[in-house]
Parts: sequence; C-alpha cells; structure tokens
Amino acid sequence: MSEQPADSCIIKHFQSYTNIDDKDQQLLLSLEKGPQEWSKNAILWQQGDKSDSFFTLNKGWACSFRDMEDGSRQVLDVFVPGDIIGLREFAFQTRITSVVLLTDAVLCSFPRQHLDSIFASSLTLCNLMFMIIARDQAILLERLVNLGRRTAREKLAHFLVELAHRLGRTNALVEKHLSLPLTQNILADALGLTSVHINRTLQDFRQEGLLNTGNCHLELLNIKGLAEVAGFDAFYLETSVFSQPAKSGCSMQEELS
Amino acid sequence: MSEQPADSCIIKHFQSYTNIDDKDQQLLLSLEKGPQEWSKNAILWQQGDKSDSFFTLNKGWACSFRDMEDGSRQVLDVFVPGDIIGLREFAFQTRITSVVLLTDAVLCSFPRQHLDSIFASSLTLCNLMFMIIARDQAILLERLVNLGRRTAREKLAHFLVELAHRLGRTNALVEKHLSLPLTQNILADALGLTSVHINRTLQDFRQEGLLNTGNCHLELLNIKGLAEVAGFDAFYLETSVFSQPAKSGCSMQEELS
DNA sequence: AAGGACAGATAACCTAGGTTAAGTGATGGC
DNA sequence: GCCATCACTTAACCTAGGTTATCTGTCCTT
Repeated sequence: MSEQPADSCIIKHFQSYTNIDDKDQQLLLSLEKGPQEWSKNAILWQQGDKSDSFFTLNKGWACSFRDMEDGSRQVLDVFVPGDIIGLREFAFQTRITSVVLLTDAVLCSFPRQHLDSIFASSLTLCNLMFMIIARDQAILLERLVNLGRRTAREKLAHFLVELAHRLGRTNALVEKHLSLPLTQNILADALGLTSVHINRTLQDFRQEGLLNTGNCHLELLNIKGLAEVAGFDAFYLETSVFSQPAKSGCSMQEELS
Repeated sequence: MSEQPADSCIIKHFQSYTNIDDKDQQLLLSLEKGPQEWSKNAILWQQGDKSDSFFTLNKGWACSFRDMEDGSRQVLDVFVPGDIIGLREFAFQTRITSVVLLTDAVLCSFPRQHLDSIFASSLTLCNLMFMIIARDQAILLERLVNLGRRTAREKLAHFLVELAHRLGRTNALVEKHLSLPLTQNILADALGLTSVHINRTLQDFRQEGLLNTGNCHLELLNIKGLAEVAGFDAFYLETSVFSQPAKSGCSMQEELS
C-alpha cells in the first residue's frame, strides 16, 4: 500500500483525542478501506440494512435519522468532519437508524469484524474506542435534556452552539463566524419542532444579530450570544482518556484540558 | 474469598447476554466489590463528583437525572435490576449526571481502572462491554425519538412498554401484570411533561383498563394494549453479540433470537 | 395525636408551538 | 428558456399540554 498514515481518516480522528503510536497507526491503516467520495443526499445506509461496518467522515456533513410511521422524521445525530458514523450500531445485526449525507463527502469504511483485531492488539485503541462511544452517549444525553426541558429558542441555540464546539474542538473557534450546511427542515427534525417554528425562531435570532440564514446554510455570527440564550455549558464535551496501561509511556491528557 | 460466582451481580448480568467461561467469571469476581445495601432516596453520586467507578444494580430501581438551572429536572435513565449504572461516564473525570435510588437496593461497585484488566485479558468481555454500552445508546436513541416526535399518550405508553420489555428480557413476561415503583413526578421528568399532564394521561389509561395507579406504584394490566397506543417496536432492544474470536469455541447467539 | 411532607387528583385558564395554506425566490433538468 | 422542485417566508388560526391553585389521603416524625 502506498498510503501514508496522514491519509487515514481514522488515525486523524484518533490523533485528535490522544497520541497514537506507530504500531497502532499501522494497525488502523491496515484495517480501513478508502477514502471514497460520496455525493450530497446519498444514503449511507437505511434502517434494516445489514450492519457490518462503520465509517469515518473525512470531509462533509451527514446525519442519522429515524422515519416515523406517520411520515415525520426524527434526526438523531448530525455528524461533522472527523466524526465516526455507526459505532453505536455495533450491538445490532441490522441498522437501527438511517444515515444521509448533507453535503458531498469523503468517507472511509471500516469492517466491524476488524474491531476484534483492535481489541486484541491494542489497549490504547480499545480504551479510545470506549471513550469515543461514551462521549457520543454524553452528547445524546444532552440532546435528551434539550428536547425534554427547554424552550424552542433554547433548543435551537443549544444545538447550534454544540455544533460550533464540536467543529472547533477548542474554544478558540467559538469566537469566529461559522457556516453550517443545515436546512430548516433538518433543524426542525433534530429538535422535535416544525420548520415553521424554526423559521420564526431563526428570524428572531437574525434580528438580534446572532446569525444569518442563507440557502441551505446557517452562518453563526455571535456564538457567545447564542450560548447565553441556551445556557450552554460545554462540560459534556470535555472527555479525557482515562487510565493509561502501564506498558505505554505516553501521557494522554495534555491537550485535553 | 468465599464468594461464589452465582453471588456476583456483574456475572449474572453478563450471563444474561451470553455464556461467560470460568476464567472470565473468576476475573470479574476478583474485580467487583460488594454486594452492598442502599436505601430508597439515597444519592449514588451527583453531577460533578469524581467519576472512578460504576455499579451493577442487583436488586431495586434507580434513575439518573440532570438538575436544570430553573429548578426543573430531566430524568435520563431508569435502571432496573440487572442493569449497569455509570458505564457511560467512562469518558469523564467527573460525573455528568446524578443518580438516585427509587427503592431500597443492592449494588456492587466496580472500580473503573479494572476495565483495563478486562480489556487486556478477555476479548469476550471486551466485546460484551462494548455491546452493552451500544445497547444503552440504542435505548437513548429511542428515547430521543419518543421526546421529539410523539404525543404525551404515546410517550407514556412507549416508556412503560419499554420498561416491561427490559424487565422481562423476553416477550414471555410481557403478557403478565407488572408493578413499577415510579411516581408521576418521575414519569413527568423522564418524558418532558408535567406531573399534571401525566396524571391526566394516566386517568385515561386507567379508564381504558390499561393500568392501575397506586401509591408510588404503577401496575400495568394490558401491556399489549399499551404497546398499540405507543406503536411500540422492540427491535432496538434486540442486541446480539457479534463475531466471536476464533480461539473461543462457544456460540454466543443462541439465546438471543 | 398533631403536624409536616409528599403523592396524587382535579379544575380553570393560558400559551408555546403546531397546522394549514398561500406565497416567493433560487436551482437544476431537459 | 420552461417547468418542477425545493428552501424558505409569512399569516391566521388552533390545540396539546403547561400553569396555578386547591384539596385529598397517606405516611413519617415526634
């Protein structure tokens, strides 16, 4: 293979959490397939499909959703570049959600059975996988709080600020303007609201100078202001890799405040 | 130690998913502490506490929740006997939720650093842990759908039927009457509703012969009827352990349809 | 036995957000 | 260049569920 570790989606992703040593990098590299290009609106998989792989999202955006019997839809996650898609379907033989691409995208696929090689060969990676899935859960928990106990204004602001944080991975980016490829329908389906009410709320935010709306895009102008509307606290995004097996000498926590 | 494997909370729990061989049983047994008795309304931990262990719930019920700034509360999980509590806090140094006991209870604690021993020693257990956390996520996903896109009637019915399934672990139990130690406040906080509206909805269900309400208890009389109200589909609870490492000969899927 | 705390019940009234419908662009296929 | 589609906008009206308040019963506590 002519690939360099730097080309690998999943190595990049893991490196953003912690140091991955050469051996582990080679292991990951040997297991992933891709990268591969996909176009906007492509369906990555549908509920009921055989569940035998997951993906890393190198470029572009995606979301997972569930179609309801009555024709409505609940968006469950929005995935941003660097995210792993489908890890939570690990326990199921068939997909329990569908995934669609919100933009043109580049993905790598990763056959699930290769997880065994990871578990068997690298405690670091095993811990890391566990940490990533636990962080996903924390995001889901926060979304539950959002849907259960906040107003439409707060829901929308919270959702947008969370995305800003996830895109930045540090607070640095949170000060800048940020463009998100999200339609009002996607927002409505993610937040359990109607697109009409999303529109009303976006109008308000726009008049308050918090953001601009465009064609299939949202530009965040004042993320701090949105965070205040939402009462946003980023604690649930601030994971840290836990105990490091003794045999490995690297510290894993330096870049994660 | 005089403990027998049969006394172990976590072995029982894992056995309900798949076969655990003797070596793995000994490993688990050596790592857990307990069992220990707790009384109703005890706080297992609070948001912000140091996060260094998880628990198995041998007897009794518990729930995790988040307190909101405005004094309201969002219940995030209800835990029933056999559940693992706190696995999802794995990625965090401090607790991101609080946990309170809904009844008197018996728990075993499990220091988190011992997970490394598990990951290092047993592929079976490593896979199993992954499966359990993934199943937890599936339950969260379904709760998101519940909060986002269903009416109060559907939310309540869905929540109750899910608990019935989790208590039964098979459809067998779903035909019988079932008593749940849940107050109307807990239900309200779990479903993003008010206790007043929970009360109204429970009155309706009672008049339809679907359940009885009592003092801090709910008796489900017609689970099939509730499932119809909710449009309930149990697919998201039906996990199965995936590929089995070659070195172990046991089949893991027989008891999981 | 009195008092307090809490689960539950119920009624009157209110509002956040849903529903329906009728627009206006912009985009893209042919 | 025309037509269809789709994102978005806006307005009029409606309802599911929230709010507030009062009342009951039960269980602890002392």
